[in-house]
Order: sequence, then C-alpha cells, then structure tokens
Amino acid sequence: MPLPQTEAPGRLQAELMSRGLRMTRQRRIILSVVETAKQHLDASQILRKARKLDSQVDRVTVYRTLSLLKRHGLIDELDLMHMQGEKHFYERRPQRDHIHMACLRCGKISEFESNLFDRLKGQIQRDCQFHIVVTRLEVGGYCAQCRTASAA
Amino acid sequence: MPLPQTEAPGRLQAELMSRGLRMTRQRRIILSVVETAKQHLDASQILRKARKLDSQVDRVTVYRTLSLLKRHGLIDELDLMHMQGEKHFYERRPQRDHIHMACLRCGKISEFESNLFDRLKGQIQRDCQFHIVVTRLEVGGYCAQCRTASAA
DNA sequence: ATCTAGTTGCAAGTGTGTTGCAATAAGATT
DNA sequence: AATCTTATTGCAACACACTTGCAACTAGAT
Repeated sequence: MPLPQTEAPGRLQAELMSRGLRMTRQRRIILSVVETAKQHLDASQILRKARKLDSQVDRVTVYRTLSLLKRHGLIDELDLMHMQGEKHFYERRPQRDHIHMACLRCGKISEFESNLFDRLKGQIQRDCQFHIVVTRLEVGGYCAQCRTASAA
Repeated sequence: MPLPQTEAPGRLQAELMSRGLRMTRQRRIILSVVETAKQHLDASQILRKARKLDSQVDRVTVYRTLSLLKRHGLIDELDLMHMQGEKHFYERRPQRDHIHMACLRCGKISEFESNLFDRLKGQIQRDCQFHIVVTRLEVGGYCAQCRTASAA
C-alpha cells in the first residue's frame, strides 16, 4: 500500500532531502505530523499521531527524528514554563522568532512577535559579541481572561 | 554539634521565615548552598553540596525545597538550552531579570541585562494584557572567544 | 540486481523528578 | 520545661522522558 507520498512534500522533507538525508517511511510520517500540527506537540503526542498514520513507528525513531530536526535548526524546542511536567514541545522554526506566553491559571499558550525582541537580539549580538543561533523567550503569568476572571 | 546558624541568615531564610514556614536543619543547609553558589547548580549538585555540610539530607528534600522556593518566587529555574541533558538549574531571583546566553561550543553561560528587555516586558504586559510573573530568555550560540577561535 | 552505509526497532538502561506514608521535629501553647 | 499540633522529612517505590547497544533492515547509489 503506497503512502500518501504524492502530497506536497512539505518544507521539512524538502529541507532534509536537500541536505542529503535519507527519506524513510517513518521520517515522512513524523515530518508530516510536525508540519500539520495545529498546536505545540510533545514527543509522545507526536508518536501517537504518527502511529495513527502507520502503527509501525517506534518511540525511539520519534526522538531521533526530533533531535535531527533540532540539530538542523528546522524545529524549535519549547519548555512552556514546565507547566505540564518536564515535557518538551516542538514547532517548526518560524521566519521570525516569537515569544511564548503561558498562562499559569488556564494553561493557554499565546504567541507574540515584537520589534523590540528583534532589536534586543541585535543588541545581544553587538554588545556581547555573541553569535545567536537560537533563542527562547518564555513568559509565565496571567492572560487577559484570567486576570479579569480572578478580579471578579 | 550546633549548625553555623549564627551566620547572617541570608535573604532566602529570612524570606521563608517571614512567610511563616518552618526553618529546619535541612532547609537551612539547602538555602545556604543555593545562596552561596558561584554558578548555576542543578538539583543533584545542590544535593551533593548539601551532603558535604550534613550527610543527613535527602534527595527528596532538595526537590521539595527547590519547588517551595520556586513557588514563592525566590529562585528562578533555568534550562540553559538543555545543553547538559534535561537538568534544571537554579539561581536566586535577581532584582532585575537578565538574559542567559549559552555557548554551544564551550558551554560557557553568560548573563546580560538590557533596557530593551525591560521595555519588551512592558510591551508584552500592555499589548497582550498579560500579567507577567516570571520570564526566561535563553539564547544559544557562539561566544566571542569561540567565534574567533573557529575563525582561526 | 547489488551494495553499503544510514536508519530502524527492540530491549534494557539512565537519570530526573514524584508520591504514599510512617516517623520526626519546629514552633506555638501551656 | 513539658506538651501538643502539624509541617516536614526520609525511605522506598514509582512514573516518565529520553538514551544506548546492536542486529536487522532499507534508501538511494552503482
């Protein structure tokens, strides 16, 4: 049974192939899960979704693939303030870095892009002579809804 | 054998006592380890240092004390870009937040305070109506030394 | 069709952090 | 100073995320 390999290959798959890496059945599945994710997924969620597409995907392969994508700078790893144990979450690396805000009450994760953040990174590179490869800015606190809810 | 309890109690101990928490022998030791740390320590390093002062400190007590301090906002938890496995590192919460930069080559951790960072936090609070409790900005990349070293 | 090195799956292992519960001790009360 | 109450501790067992060694497999080149 052929895989839905004719679907648009997706940027992740194209990127990996252009780097001379082998495109296995398992990798294709894991990449598609990561690419089509509508929210931040952790390794076990990725495994579960991958198995729905092909029960022949191992936990270890998920870890190895995530680590590969991370090494190649194609995905970012998030901690989301460790609100749900010690899980790590993953998302495709975006064009422009963004901030993750985690509400300590309702658990909602929101994202925010900011010119100030871009300028701050520039300042770090200049003032500290530090060549930035990856950044992670996470903020814990209370979102607008939960602020008004608790004020009521 | 009395403990060196007559030493200046330290801010952490004073803070906890002012909040009506019991000051046990174990807590005093763990607090002093955290307060006098010259670098970022993880839980197992804290345990080891605590045991040097009193072999009667349990691993669990270290975890519980760190979690207590974190809940009370007296220490911050760092991931330092997960360069050394999944450890978490701890430091006393400073007056002013700072950025942690982790060199991916030599592993050095440097810190940086920035007005832009302060302004960015202000922007988040305003634009997102998000009440910030804690922030963590970690940057991975290459420090000045390692940049020049690899250019050579 | 064949080859070879990159990749996978299994099983076992590592390490961090957590939980239930009986024993202990801090700090208040008398 | 003795007593009391309840927070805290230590132990043992557990939970879970992630890793490693290695034989079997297979993608992509020849």
